[in-house]
Amino acid sequence: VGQQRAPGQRAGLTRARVLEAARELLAERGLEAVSMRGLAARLEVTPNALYSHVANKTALIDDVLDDVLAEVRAPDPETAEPAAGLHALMSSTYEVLLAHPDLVPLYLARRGARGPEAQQLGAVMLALLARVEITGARAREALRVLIVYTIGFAAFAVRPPLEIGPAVGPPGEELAANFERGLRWLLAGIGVPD
Amino acid sequence: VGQQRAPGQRAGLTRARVLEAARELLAERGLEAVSMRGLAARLEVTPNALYSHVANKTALIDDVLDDVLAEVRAPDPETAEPAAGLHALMSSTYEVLLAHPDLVPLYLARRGARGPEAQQLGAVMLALLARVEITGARAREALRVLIVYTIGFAAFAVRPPLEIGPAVGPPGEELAANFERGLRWLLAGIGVPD
DNA sequence: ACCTGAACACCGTTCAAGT
DNA sequence: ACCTGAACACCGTTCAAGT
Repeated sequence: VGQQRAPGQRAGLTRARVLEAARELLAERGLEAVSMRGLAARLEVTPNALYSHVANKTALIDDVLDDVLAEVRAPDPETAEPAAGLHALMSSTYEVLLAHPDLVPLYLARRGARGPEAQQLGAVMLALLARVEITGARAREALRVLIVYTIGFAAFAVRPPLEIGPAVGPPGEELAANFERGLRWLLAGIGVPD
Repeated sequence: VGQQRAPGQRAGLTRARVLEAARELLAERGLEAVSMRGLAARLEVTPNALYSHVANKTALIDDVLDDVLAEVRAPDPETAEPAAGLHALMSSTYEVLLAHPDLVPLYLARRGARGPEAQQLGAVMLALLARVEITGARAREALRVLIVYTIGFAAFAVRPPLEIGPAVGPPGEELAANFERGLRWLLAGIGVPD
């Protein structure tokens, strides 16, 4: 809306600026505001200008999802107690997801993220598991269970849950306690000694 | 496309026929084909005609999601062994979800279903838990953990998973085994004796 | 290389008719 | 009550320019 440039005039756009605007738009006006056209309006360019910096909307959202994971506090995989470290990492992930409720359905739909931040967290988890002799297929299984559980639970927490059967929506603290409890059961099952 | 009716002429539409067409469209051409306009085209009416039978697209999809749950084989809550019954119910749900891969992201985004079929399954789960003295808040917690876990795992299985860290996509059988294993851990943690 | 103009092929939904 | 016509306010994306 209101672009004052003639064709050929540069707007000073860059990939980083586009991603930054996407994060701001998300934080200020929610996921539905993050359209290519809405983003373009905020950057004061025409919608198609964005395609010089991102391949498409999917790629843009993928980058935003990975960026957010940088907020997760990962323990030092060399020194942390494995069970406590995994617990802390998943708890921090849970909190970060709750801080970005609009994104949770997207993490679900795409089953996580695939960028460098996600890779980094995965590496920390694998390193912690390796220190209690859990490697290979067994480690990948553990990763999968923990990630699915965490994202799934976050999805449950971000809004009034479905409540199959008769029930009232539990408060956030109760859900957080639920999350911690189930997480301990899973870690015990996986075989990480407490 | 090609409606041959003058205003006032009826098309013989009914809510049930609209839902049926939505299910067919989903099965034949996938989720993205299930738009109000695409649905109208298949029923040979104009898009707005649908609004005489469903409130909006969200309500329509909600009904489709609940309908699918009718395929889940629920055990008899009076006679089934509680742990085995819960295990069987969740496994059947997992299979039904895998049979409708396009819907899984929607179950995730809406955190389940809320219709009569979902209510029915929830009632069976609560009855099984009650038989091992798990009731009230503790039962709701168990329900939540089991449902989140099952939908989350199904989401993971429906497509090449994200694979945080270095890994190859596991085959369906391996994932199914993963699902069963994690489910047993959760049931043990919930306190349902095996 | 980076942007605009214009267009294509879609969406969900609403409002005012007609019978 | 159930449908059409027409429109509103959007989408993501592509193609052909301009500098």
